Amino acid sequence: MEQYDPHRIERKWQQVWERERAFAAPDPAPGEESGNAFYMLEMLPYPSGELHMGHVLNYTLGDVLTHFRRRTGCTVLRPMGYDSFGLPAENAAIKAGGHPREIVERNIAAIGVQMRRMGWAIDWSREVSAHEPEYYRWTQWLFLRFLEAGLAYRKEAPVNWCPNDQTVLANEQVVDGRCERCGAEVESRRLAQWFFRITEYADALLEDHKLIDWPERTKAIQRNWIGRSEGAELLFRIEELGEEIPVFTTRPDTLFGATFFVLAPEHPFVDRVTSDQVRKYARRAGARPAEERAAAEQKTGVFTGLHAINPATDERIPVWVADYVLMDYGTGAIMGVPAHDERDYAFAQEFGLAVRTVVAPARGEPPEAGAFSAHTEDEVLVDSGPFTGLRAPEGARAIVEWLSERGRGRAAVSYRLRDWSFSRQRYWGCPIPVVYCDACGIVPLPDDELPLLLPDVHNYRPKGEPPLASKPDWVRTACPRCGDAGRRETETMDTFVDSSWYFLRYCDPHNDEAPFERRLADFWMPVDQYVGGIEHAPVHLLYSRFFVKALNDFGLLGVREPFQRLFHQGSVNYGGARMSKSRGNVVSPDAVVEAHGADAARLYILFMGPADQAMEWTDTGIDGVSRFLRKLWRVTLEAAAGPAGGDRSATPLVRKAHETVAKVTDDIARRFQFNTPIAAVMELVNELARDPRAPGARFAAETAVSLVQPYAPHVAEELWERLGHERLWEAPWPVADPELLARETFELVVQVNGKVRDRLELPTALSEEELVEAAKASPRVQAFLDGKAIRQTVVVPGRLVNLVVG
RNA sequence: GCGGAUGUGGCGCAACCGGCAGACGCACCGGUCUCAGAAACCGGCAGGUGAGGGUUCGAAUCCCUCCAUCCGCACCA
Repeated sequence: MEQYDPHRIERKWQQVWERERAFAAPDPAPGEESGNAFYMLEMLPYPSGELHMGHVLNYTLGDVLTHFRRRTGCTVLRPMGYDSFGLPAENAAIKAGGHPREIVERNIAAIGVQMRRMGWAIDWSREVSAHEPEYYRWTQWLFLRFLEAGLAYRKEAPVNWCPNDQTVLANEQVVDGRCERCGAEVESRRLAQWFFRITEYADALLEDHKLIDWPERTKAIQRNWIGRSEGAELLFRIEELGEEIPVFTTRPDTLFGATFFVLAPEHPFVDRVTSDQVRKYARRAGARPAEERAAAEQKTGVFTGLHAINPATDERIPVWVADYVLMDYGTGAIMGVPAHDERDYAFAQEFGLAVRTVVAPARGEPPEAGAFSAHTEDEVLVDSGPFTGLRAPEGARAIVEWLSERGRGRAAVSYRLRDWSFSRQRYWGCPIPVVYCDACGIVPLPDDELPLLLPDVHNYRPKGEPPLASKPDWVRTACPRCGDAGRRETETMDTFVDSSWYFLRYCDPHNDEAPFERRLADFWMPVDQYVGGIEHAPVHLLYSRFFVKALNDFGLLGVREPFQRLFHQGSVNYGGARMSKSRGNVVSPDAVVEAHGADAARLYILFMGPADQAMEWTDTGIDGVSRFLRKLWRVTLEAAAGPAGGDRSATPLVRKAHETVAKVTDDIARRFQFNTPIAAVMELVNELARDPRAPGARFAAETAVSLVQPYAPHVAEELWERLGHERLWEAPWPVADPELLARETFELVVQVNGKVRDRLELPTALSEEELVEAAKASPRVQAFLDGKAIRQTVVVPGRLVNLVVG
C-alpha cells in the first residue's frame, strides 16, 4: 500500500489553495446583511524573528475555528498582517546589524513562507504591514482626527528613561524597574511627550465590559489597571500662603481624624516652598526609582514649616513632604489620617504625629486610643463634630455635602489609569504628522500631504535625541498654516498605535481614499473571535477598545467594541519550562514540519491539552499523532476500496461515526475545547481499524476525514479525494442523525449502597420500574442485598439504579 | 498582603447538569512480522482524584478549612 507522505501531500494542496485563492473573503454586496459573516482574528506577529510554537498554537486554533465556521455556513474573514514598526522590530534590526526596513521585510517574507507551510487558511489578499506607507498613511490620518478632537495632546510629563538605550520606554518595557532589554535601571525624566486622552474613556471602558464575552480574568486585569475609585476632593488652605491645595480621599468620613497633610515630592507646590532643606529632600526623593520608594521599609519625609487648615474643623495641621505620596495618583497630596490608614499610621509613628480615632464599631469595644484600626463592617463616626454618630457611609456623604455647600470640596472619582504616552525617541515608527511653528504652535499636516514618509537616516540607533532630528533638511519645513519656517516632529509613534486599528484596515485593506469604508467595517466588525496572549490585556486590548470608542464618536464606525469574544492561548512548555531562546529549550516549528509534516504539528499542538492552559511539548507525543495520521491514511485507503453507501444503516461503525460527529461539533462550537475532538476521532479510527471492510466502514472513514479536516487539512483533502469526492474545504460540516444516535440497548450500572455491583445490558425502552426489577433480579446484586430490606431506590434513567439497604 | 488560576496513574490529560474515575495519547511489558532492528499490527498495564472535614443514596465535580504550584497587582490615599 502507498505510504503516507506528508510533504508531497502538503505541497500539493497548498498550491491548490493558493491558486484558487480558496480562503479569500469576498467584499459584501451593497446592502448585504452581515448575519452569516464571521470575523476570525488572531493577534498579528511582530516580524522580529521567525515563528515559534506559541504562534503555531495561536494560528492553528484560529484555523480550526476558521474551517469549522466556513463549513457550517459562515462567510469568514480571516486576515493576517505584521506589527512591523516599533521597538521589537527595531531591536531585532539593531541586533542583526541592518536597516530595520530590510530586516523586517526579510522576516516578513520568511514568516509568510512558514505560515504557508503550515497550511493556514488565510486571506492573503488582505495582508497589511504597519511600516508600509499605504498603512501608516492612515495611522497618521487617524492621529489627526484624535488631534482635532482634543484626544491627542502634548505635555511635559515624567517618563521612563533608559540611560543605556538612550530612549523613553513604554511602561510595559520596564520590568521590575529595569529596562527589559539591557537591564539598566530606569530613570524618571521630565520630557514633553505626546499623549492620547484615554482617561476620558475610563468609565466607558469599564462600563462596556458587559457588552463583550471575555474571560473574567482579563476584564479583572483591565478593571485593576483602570483602578477607578470613588471618593472626594477636599480643599485644604495653606495658612501661611492662603492658597488651597486639593487632596483626593476615598474616606471623607475620616476627615476629623486628619492630623497632618502630605505633598508628593514632585508636587508643583513644593518648589515654591522656600526651605532649601525641603527642596533638597524632594529632589532626592523624586529621583529615587518608584520601585525603590515602594520597597522602602521606613517612611521618609520632611516638615515644611507650613500648616494646612482642615476644611471641616479649621484646625491647623503640619504640612510634610514625603515620598510615600505619589504624584501620579489623585492630586499628589493627601490628608494624613493615621488612625484609619496603615501608611499614614506608619508615617505618624516614624515622626511622632498624633493619632486620632474618628470611626469606631457601632457595637462592642472602641479601638484603642492612638492605634491603627482597620476598616470594619459596621462603623459609626465618633469625635466628628456635628457628624458624630452617623454610620460611616452616611457620614462620608454628609461631610462631602457640607463641604461642597461651602466650596471646600466635592465628590470625585480618581483613576489609576493615566493618559497613554505614545511618542518615542526612536526611529522605526510612524512619523507624527505635525509641524512646530514659532507663530502658530503645533500645526497638523493637511490630510492631502499624507503620508508623511519616514526618511532613511544614516544612524537609526538610539542616542537620546530622536534619530530623525539628525536630518536637518527633513526637519526644516514650511508651516502649513503661515508658510514661515517650521520644524517637523522628530519623535515617532509607539507601535501600539499601529495595532490599535489594524483589524479595521483588514476590512478594506486597499482603500486609498480612507483608512476603511464604514460600510465594510460595519459589515465585518466587531471581530467575532479574537485569539491572543493574555499579556496584552492591559495594553493592546485596552488601547484598541479606546480607539474603537473614539472612532465611533468620530462617526467613522458603527461599533463600540472591537473584539466580541476573546480567547487566550496557553504557553507551550518544553522540559518543564516555557520555551524561550534564553533557556535554550525551543522546539522549532520548521524542524517539526520537516520531521512530521504540518498536519502532525497542527494536530499535536492542539492535542496536548486544553488550549487556554500551559501545556507540555514532548518529542514522543508528536510521534503519537504522526502514528495516528499514518493509521488514518492506511485505514481510510482500505475502507475506500470497500463498497460505498450503507451510511443510513445502523451498523456499529455508522452509529459510532454519528456519535463522533455530535461530540466533535459540540466540543468545538459550544465547549470551545480543541483537544477532545482529536481524541474522539482517534476512537472512531481505532474502531474502524479493527475491520476496515466492515459494513459502514467507508462512511466511518469519510466521517473521520471530514471531522479531522480543520486540524489536518492536507491529509484530509488528499484522502477525501481518494474517497471519490472533492473540495472538502468547502464541503458542509457533517450533521449527526438523531435517529442513529439513539441506542437500542444501554449498559445499566447497578449500585448497592452507592457501590457498583453489576452492569446489565438492557433495552433503552424499559421503564424505571422495569429497570429496578432487572437490577433486583441480578444474582450478583442479590448477593449484596442478602435478604435485607431496600430502604431507598434511586433511578437515573439511561444510566444507573442504586439500591439502598438497611 | 490582595486578586485569579491549577492540583486526577510513571507522564500529557478525559470524565459537560452530582451518577461506571482514567477516554485519547505517551512511556512501559508481552506477542506477530523480521537475519536483526525500525515501522506496523495484536494484546497487556496502573491507581481512586493535593490533605482534612461536611452535604448527599451517591462527590474529581457542591460547601468549609488547609497545603502546594503558577500568574497578575501591590505605599493607588
